[in-house]
Formats: sequence, C-alpha cells, structure tokens
Amino acid sequence: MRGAKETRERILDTAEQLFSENGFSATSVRAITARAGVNVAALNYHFGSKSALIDAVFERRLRPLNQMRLRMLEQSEQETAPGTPNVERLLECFLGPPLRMVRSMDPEGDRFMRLMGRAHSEPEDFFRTRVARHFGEVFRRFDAAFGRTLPELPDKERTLRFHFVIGAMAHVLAHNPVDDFPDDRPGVADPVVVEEVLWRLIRFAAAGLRASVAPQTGERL
Amino acid sequence: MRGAKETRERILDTAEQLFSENGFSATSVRAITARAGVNVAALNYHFGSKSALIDAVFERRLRPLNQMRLRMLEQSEQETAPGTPNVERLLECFLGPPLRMVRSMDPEGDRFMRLMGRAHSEPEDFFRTRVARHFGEVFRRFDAAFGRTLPELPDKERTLRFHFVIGAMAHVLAHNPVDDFPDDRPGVADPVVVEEVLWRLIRFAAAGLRASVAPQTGERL
DNA sequence: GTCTATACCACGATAGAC
DNA sequence: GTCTATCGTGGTATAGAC
Repeated sequence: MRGAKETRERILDTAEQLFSENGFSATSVRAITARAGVNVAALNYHFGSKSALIDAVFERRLRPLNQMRLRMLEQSEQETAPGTPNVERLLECFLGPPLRMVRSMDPEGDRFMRLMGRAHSEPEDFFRTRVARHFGEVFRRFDAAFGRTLPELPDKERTLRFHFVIGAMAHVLAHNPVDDFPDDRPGVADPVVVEEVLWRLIRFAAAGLRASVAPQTGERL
Repeated sequence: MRGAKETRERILDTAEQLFSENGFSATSVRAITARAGVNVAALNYHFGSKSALIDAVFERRLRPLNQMRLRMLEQSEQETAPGTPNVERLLECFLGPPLRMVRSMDPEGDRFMRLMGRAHSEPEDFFRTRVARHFGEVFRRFDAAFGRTLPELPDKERTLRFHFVIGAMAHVLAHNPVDDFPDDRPGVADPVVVEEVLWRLIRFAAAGLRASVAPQTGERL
C-alpha cells in the first residue's frame, strides 16, 4: 500500500513525538504503531526492537546537528587563523545548534531537543553508549579547541568545566526555562527569546571557563 | 512474621538500590519484591503503586538533604549579619550537601544521588511534580539569597543563571566525572576527590553568577 | 492491620502465513 | 514487506489467611 521508506519515516516521526511527550518507557510500541497507522510487527521489521528505534530517532537528528557544530568550529578556526577563536565564539559553535533547534525551524526540532536533554540522565549505559557514540568526537574536538583558547588552564580542570557547561546546556534543553524567561510571554516559537537565552548561557559559561584556578587551601567559609 | 515498618523499609532500600542500578522503568516491582523477600502485593499495600514507591524513595532522602541546605543557609546568614554571605558561601550551602552525599557516609547516599541527577531529566511532569514539590521552597530561598548577595543582577537573569548552576550540578551527580577526575584513581569513596570537585564547581558557578550582564548588541562573532 | 496467593490485562518480541 | 497469532513478563487489583 505504501512504500517502505514512507512507513519507516512515519514510524520515526510518530515515535519522536510520543517519546518527547511521555518519555521512552511510558511510550509503548503499540501506541506508536497505532498512531502511525501501521502494524506492530512493522516496527520490529524496520528497526528490530524498541531500543533500536530509540537509537534511530537520535541518529536521525544528531548527525546533522553535530555536523553543524563541527562545521561552525572549523569555520571559526579558519577565520581567526593563525590565532584561536575566543571562548564565546567556541561556545556559540557548541551551544548554538542545539539551542536554536529548540523552537526554531520546525516543531519537530523542539520535540527532539527535549529528548536530548532527557537522554543526558538516562540509565547508566544509555547516554554513554548511544548518545556518546555520536557525541564523543564532538566532545573531544571542542575540548581540544578550548584547550588552545585557554592554554593556561590545566587539562583536567578544563575538561571538568566543559562537563559543567554541558550540564547547564542539558538542563536548559530538558525543561526549558526559556518559556518562563521574558515577562511578556512571547510565542513559543519566538527566535528572539532563544537567542537571548543562548547568549546568557554563553556569557555564564565563558565566565566559568575563564575563572582562575584558585589556591584552594583553607577556602571554606 | 515481620513488622510493617521493617517490610516497608526493606522495600524502600531494595527499590533504591535497583533503581539506581538499572533505572526506574527497567526495574520491575517483581524484581524488587523478590530481592526484598516479600510478596508483590506487599509493595502495593504499603505504597499503592510503583509510581508512589518512587515518590517515597525520593521523599526519604530529599527531606533531610534539603533541611541541611536550609540550615546551612540560615547559619551562614547569621554569621555574616547584618551583611550577606558571598556567592561561594551560598553555593557551598546549596551544592555541598548533595555533592557530599555522593560517596561519603553510607553507600546508600551514593546510590541515591545518582537517582537524583537522573530525575532532573525525567518525563515532563516527573521532576516538576515530584521532586519540585520538595525542591520548590529550597529553590526560592536560595534564589532570594543570591538576589541579596548580587543585588545589581536583574531577577530574571539571576534565576536563569541559577538554573544553569542546577544543571551543572545535576550533570555531575548523574554521571559523575568525579571518578575520572584525578590522575591517580583514588578509592571511589575518597572524600578528598568529592571536596575537590565540589570546590571546582563552586568556583565555576561563582564566576558565572558574577559575570556582567552584557551589552549584547552585535555580539556575534 | 499486615501480608500471601493469584488472577487480570497491556506490554515487547517473535514465528510463520501471506 | 506486512499481518495474525502467540509467548513471556510487566504493573496492578482482588480474595482471603493471620
């Protein structure tokens, strides 16, 4: 009746929507296939399992997003060569694509980014094995770039601070306080609000990354 | 055969352990009751549902933790009266109790804090309705305290930055990069490492909170 | 009031017909 | 490629022992 491509894509869309609304485990494959108008077994045929379907949902969105991050990173490094981009510029390359995907072009981007934030705290081996597979290279590339921009910062300290930035980003993506931010509740799709929050996050993170590595001893109180 | 108190407590302990190891949905009530040595219906008798059991697990740990936070906040405000505590001091009151509960006194604390980090990204209404019920007052109290310490910062900006701090904290709690931090892999229960990471997070967050509210216009690139 | 035994229905996954 | 039938397991509800 329909082409295979179409069915696969529709299952993907429906799954992404239901996952973002109710979470992964609360969403049954029967609910997905029912709304997509296909048989339960069709899902298993195309994806093998519910777990693999979740993989596919992430894969579809994450690849272009991370490609965008790396492309922006390369461009910013070329523009500033032979020097290095400043911290704010690096942060925009890293935080801009995911933040702007929330409530920008398509409503699907919004849904998916809520999923992303959520995935950062999934059961032990979820984030590590699935998301980290795509995220690993991006993490290392940006971690190295930060190292070039902040050469005085010890490696361990810088990497830990990068983790702090990722945590702040994930928190914003998961339950976005973006909505509650302005006084005059704009439309949820207002790109101005996203841009404001993005730059406030960049400024916050830049200050944290640039903080001096303190003497530490006897600092309590 | 056993007292009700004992059974309830044992279910709670077992559930906390299994939840932290495998996540909420991956842990079946049958697995919990089997390991606890009680019947499935005993769980439903004491807690009503799996969802309510999750509530109870959080309730038991979160109450004393937030009491500790508020007690430390009050003490720091008394000690600095009529002035206000500095940002670092406030952050220690807020971040210290949860961070130190990881790998400090009892092994249960470790398990539970992984759960806490995980809960920050649960399906839409999970964190908001369950955890936020206990967390709401603490959030408002500390948000107000930060407002007194950083009076020049606009309210919206400060609250958003507080969210960034919470995100960084949650990320550290969930998958703690604490373990990977030092070169010479100490015992996982080493309180020195926790204290180091705590202070690095405090320093990072303090710098971010103190960052100037920028002119913003034309800041890109 | 505290708990066990057990039944109920929805879930994820699979085998096999078409 | 798609569907039907079916299996094992999940959360929950009920009956009744003590």
